[in-house]
Amino acid sequence: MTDSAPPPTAELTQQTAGSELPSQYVPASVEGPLYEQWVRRGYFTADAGSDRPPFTIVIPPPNVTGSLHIGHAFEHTLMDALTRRARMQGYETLWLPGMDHASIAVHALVERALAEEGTNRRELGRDAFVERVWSWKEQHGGAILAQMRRLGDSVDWSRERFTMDDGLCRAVQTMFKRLHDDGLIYRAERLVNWSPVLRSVLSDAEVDHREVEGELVSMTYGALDGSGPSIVVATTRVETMLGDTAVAVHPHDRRYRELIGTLVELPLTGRLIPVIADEHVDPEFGTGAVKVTPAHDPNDFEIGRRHGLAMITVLDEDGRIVDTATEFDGLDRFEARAAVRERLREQGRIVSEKRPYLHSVGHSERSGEPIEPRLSLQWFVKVDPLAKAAGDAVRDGRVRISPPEMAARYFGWTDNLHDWCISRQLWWGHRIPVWYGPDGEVRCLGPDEQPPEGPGWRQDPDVLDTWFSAGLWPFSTLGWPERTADLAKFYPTSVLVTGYDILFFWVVRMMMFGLYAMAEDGGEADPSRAVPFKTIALHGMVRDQHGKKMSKSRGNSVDPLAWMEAYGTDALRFTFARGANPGADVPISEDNIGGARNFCNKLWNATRFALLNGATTEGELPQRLTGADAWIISRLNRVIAQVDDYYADFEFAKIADLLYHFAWDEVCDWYLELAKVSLADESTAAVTRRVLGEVLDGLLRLLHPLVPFVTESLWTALTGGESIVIAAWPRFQESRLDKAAEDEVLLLQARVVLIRQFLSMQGVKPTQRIPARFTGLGGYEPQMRKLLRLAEPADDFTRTARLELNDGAAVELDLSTAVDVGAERARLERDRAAATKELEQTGKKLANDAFLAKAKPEVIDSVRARNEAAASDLRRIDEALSRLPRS
RNA sequence: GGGCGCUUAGCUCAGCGGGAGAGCACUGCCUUCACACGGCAGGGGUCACUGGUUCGAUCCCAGUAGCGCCCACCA
Repeated sequence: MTDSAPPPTAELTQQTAGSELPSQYVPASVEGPLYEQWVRRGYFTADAGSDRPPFTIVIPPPNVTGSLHIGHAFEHTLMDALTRRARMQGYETLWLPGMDHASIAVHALVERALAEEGTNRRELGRDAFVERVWSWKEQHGGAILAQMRRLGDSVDWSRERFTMDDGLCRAVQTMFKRLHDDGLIYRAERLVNWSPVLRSVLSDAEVDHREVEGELVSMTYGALDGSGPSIVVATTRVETMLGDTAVAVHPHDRRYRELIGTLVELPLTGRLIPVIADEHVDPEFGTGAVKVTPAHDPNDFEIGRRHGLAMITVLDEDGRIVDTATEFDGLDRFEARAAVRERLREQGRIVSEKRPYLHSVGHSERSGEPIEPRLSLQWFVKVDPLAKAAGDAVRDGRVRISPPEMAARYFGWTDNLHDWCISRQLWWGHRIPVWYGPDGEVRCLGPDEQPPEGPGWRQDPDVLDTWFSAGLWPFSTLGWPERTADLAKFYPTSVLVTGYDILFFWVVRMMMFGLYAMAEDGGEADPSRAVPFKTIALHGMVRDQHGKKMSKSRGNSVDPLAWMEAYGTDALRFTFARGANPGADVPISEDNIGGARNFCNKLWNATRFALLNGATTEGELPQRLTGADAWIISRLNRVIAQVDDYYADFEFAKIADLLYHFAWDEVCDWYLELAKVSLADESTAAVTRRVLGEVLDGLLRLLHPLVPFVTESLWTALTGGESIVIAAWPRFQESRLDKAAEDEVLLLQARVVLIRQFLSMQGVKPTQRIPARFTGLGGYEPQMRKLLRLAEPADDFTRTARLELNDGAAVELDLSTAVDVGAERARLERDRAAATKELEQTGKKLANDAFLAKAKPEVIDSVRARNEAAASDLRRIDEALSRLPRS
């Protein structure tokens, strides 16, 4: 057929597979070729022109700097499962991949590289720097993309986007201009989080608060010799006293009543500053008097605004003392802290020092150093109206949050959002599309407008916060602001899958921007069309086997690729799915993955058994089935219905658990064993071969979204079909439910287990074939003999044991030795205790008039049934006990 | 300081008004013709504590203790 060697498993056919499947599943042998084949055949490529209803997911864009960590692998597993199922269900399915330009991260990375070369960005110049970043991106960026292929992500590579590509730049500029022209973006001087290392402002979200050991210094302001007013203040930031413009006390603080309104001398500077009264001051803390540095402390900034205080900046962009006209100018803030303290000490102004003093200090998330609050002119988004709309969309049900408990956390953000500082003093990112003219004129331009020409015009040097472009992701990636076919077909997206930790960073911003932008672009007629996604499915964080957060610093982080290598991608994916309870963290350990690998092997061998026994998916499944065939098809259909329900609530753990137990406990442990009997009988073999094919076909399809590789290779081998990727999702058929068949098998199972328990406790080896004679069985005798490895009674049959079974049946056994009375008594006593307890519990309820009067009828019925079953068990057990010889 | 959540078998977690469950780990027997990455059988829990509601509480309510997360603040 082909002139080159076919991939080992992708081409397996029904004719050859069964005998050629090795007895152990080797992931590497099947995973390799499949993915590229799927991509090549275009299974993942969406068609905006199709008539099928759309199903869309946009990937949370990983940083271009990043590689696949365990959290990505987890999140992608969930998204891929949803996408693959939707594809099988017949949706026009788009899972759109892409990456984020990660402004600060990349900027810092390239700056570091420059530093190693002994240069810096200023020497290089802006254009060359940006050029350098792009070439870095081309060479080293996007390592994660290849790893996504290993994971099996069924993304549409033809639509891959990057937050800095041309289309997205247009989207960013369009959005900026619209918000600006609507008055929702403004420029203002505010106290911001300043990173002296990055020389840029950071948003609140980019600041980590850490407990650090500092010092709490109390010092005297004003006259030391009683010649004038004085007051003692406490601070952890001695050096900022150079920028103090007041001392604040609580208005009701009697100690300082006389001082309010007076002026005290600020040491080292000679300035006179007022003592003011402000409610913010806690009279209980320290001396109850606070130095006020409006330009370098958020609270002091507010106090300064309330009291019209001067705001004196004493720290420059590098965090050095500046413009104080003191000896400290030019000192780094930490050097200055010590120097100022020493000078004050010499002057006898230090009243006390507490060291170490534990307090929390904001640090730059990216560069690690303490943040410097600093007065600065920046661009802001006015979030009030946007955040309100974002909150309303969830409140009125246009967007559903799963699990519902997480909505509170979402509202916590939308209801308390501060204006968002979006400018960054960096070079890598979307440059702010604002030009300043010579006579103070300011122009904000859209993407199609020409920058103003002439001397004196210059563009704002800052770039936008990375999250600005990320906020546009669900529609910028589909072509917005153009009205593209993709946008019409695939927006709003179906579901956003992301971690609860990212609600604020990303989700709220997408909601704000999506509702704002898309309401204008055709969403107005139908408000539900403007939302960026219909459902937000939140997952938790991956943790280690002790529930500890995985992190590099903790040393407990794991490379998912190593586990994929060792156990197979499907095993890792299945482990993630098994642990994915909505919104809850996911502890994961190597043991779990081994278990999942074993499960894949179980599937492998079940299919191998089926193929070796002529299982088929050809031809119609007979309408009327009997016995175990009817039972397993009935069970399959119940499982299908249940899986569909679980998917509606993103209950991946329950889906995985249900399929695991259906496959292992029901299909493998019981159905395959029962089928061995009917396969050996020519009159029943044909139907069972067909049912066997049907069950595995359905099971593999149900499992495919979670474990795509092993199911693909097994399914193509089983059915000879093109690919399970494009096979139809199983449909629940009520007509296949068969309660009677299910009850029969339940009875069979109960009887088999009873006999196994007896034999096991009698010390019968699994290899021993005990002659047995059944009475009152009413069917399934050949199956029971097979399951229990019992022999037919021969002429010399000597009954050494008789066992009463459920529902009036019995079995007589020839153990060839006397019954171990002690063991049997122990077994019966164990069962008797359980039955007695059950009888007592249910009996007590049934004797309770209040229970009979108030409990629901179906509850009473079930208790009565349990009571009767317990009574029957007890009779059987007591009968057996009474026949036991005394030992 | 505010908010949310958790406390169930050795470990990790489901269950959340009427029979205490799963995976892994553990014990015993077994290389049986799909699978030892397996089969069969088994052991193991006053469901944190104290009250309350209810015919009935692991499940609902209140309180206590411990743990975790998020946010704010810490002069």
